[in-house]
Amino acid sequence: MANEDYQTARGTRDVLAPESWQFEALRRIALDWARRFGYDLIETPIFEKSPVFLKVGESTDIVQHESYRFRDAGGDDLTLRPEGTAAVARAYVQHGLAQAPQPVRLCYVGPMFRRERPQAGRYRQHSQFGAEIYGSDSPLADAEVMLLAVQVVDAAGLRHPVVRVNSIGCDICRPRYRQALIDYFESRRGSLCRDCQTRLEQNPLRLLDCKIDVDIKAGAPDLKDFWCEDCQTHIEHVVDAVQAAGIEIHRDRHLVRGLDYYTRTVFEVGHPSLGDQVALFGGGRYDGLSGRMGGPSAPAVGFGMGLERLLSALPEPLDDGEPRRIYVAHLPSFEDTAYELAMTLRRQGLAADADVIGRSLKAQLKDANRRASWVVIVGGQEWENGTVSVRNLATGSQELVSRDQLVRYLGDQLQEAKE
RNA sequence: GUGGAUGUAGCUCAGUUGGUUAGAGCACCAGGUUGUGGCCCUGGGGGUCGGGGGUUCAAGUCCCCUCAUUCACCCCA
Repeated sequence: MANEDYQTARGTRDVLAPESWQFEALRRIALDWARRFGYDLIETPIFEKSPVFLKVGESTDIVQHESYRFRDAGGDDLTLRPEGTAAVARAYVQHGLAQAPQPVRLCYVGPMFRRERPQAGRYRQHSQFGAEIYGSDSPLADAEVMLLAVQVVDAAGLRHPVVRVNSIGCDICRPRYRQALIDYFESRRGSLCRDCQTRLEQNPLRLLDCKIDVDIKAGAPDLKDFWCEDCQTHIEHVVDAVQAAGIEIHRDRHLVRGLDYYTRTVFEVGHPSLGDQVALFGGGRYDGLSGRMGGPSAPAVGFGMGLERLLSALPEPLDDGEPRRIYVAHLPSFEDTAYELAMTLRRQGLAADADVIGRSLKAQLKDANRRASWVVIVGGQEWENGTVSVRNLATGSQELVSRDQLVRYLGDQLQEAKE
């Protein structure tokens, strides 16, 4: 092993080809679908002033214990973004997007940072794709972002994602429920697991997704009985709209989420290949978040999706988009000619390689065999006669092609290979 | 933050009860006659056996510490 000082930092990694290209393909799939749904791409900084994230997650582990927070040389208190929603909310306010034609649809993709113990599907730096829709309190907006997320997962090749959804109520009904929950668990405090004892203090709603105290939580008051009328009809319409699009969606009364800016709708999608407890994407409604950022209080709903997780959950590796390559090999003393021909082919839109380490023809062909589909051999008598040899590496057949017909010939070959 | 497992060439791994210059397969490079790949043959390069300390005449093999990786919990994408 090399010197430890020169290894990637814990929880981070290099992504080499072909995975790097698969990743790029996945980003493109996500962004293409987002655009088709009418979402504009927004790029926010990798780091923000710490309050941007602190404001929205006072009781969440993500911002409390897992953020990369630092002071720069000038003394500014900064944080590497742990998630996308807060930064987008900040941008919405900062750029007066409340004045733009509503609703405002935004999507983003990029790295997020959380200082957790790494494990399967969990990195300290991971990529997230996300989308947010501002300015609509309609259930159709909730459904729309879910449909987009499901569509991306499906387009990547993962069939039949199952959406789980719940409503954690609004400012009116949630406090009542929260109190009922505290009362219930308080009386059973002694039999709760240690984690749940702290949850009771910090974030009682999270008691619901404990995996240990299953029996106790089964008897807990049901949020459903506390929803106000608006919350009740809202969640029903969300479910209807998603189902109407032919997507499978289930109500899960124990689903709550870690970020504490959510209101009403929360949803999550896992996948068997990742294990039950790992989410592929998750999100919800966060009306009023922009208000807490000092701007007009707008209704909004969105999701975040883990790209590494999605990629690793795919049953088939994603097409990495590698084009058919052409290797321009040369006979002795025709090195420059080959080099120039390769450049000409590239200008014609073809993917072409030429030897740059002085290999013998034999070695060039061997090299071509692992990186290209066709070899063009230049030099010798053929070149003097205005022709080159073109060899199909898959079939082994080779023929003489006139130099001025070469681009067309290769174009036809590529076309044929595609069919 | 808690608990378990693992660390030998680029990759996947052997390495016998501690015993001479640490191995294999794959990958890589070069040859197998002058201008042709995939198969085969020959040769070659590449390892401070994660790091440090200890026990021993002798440690990749035993002990301790440390670092890293990995899995689970917590939490989350």
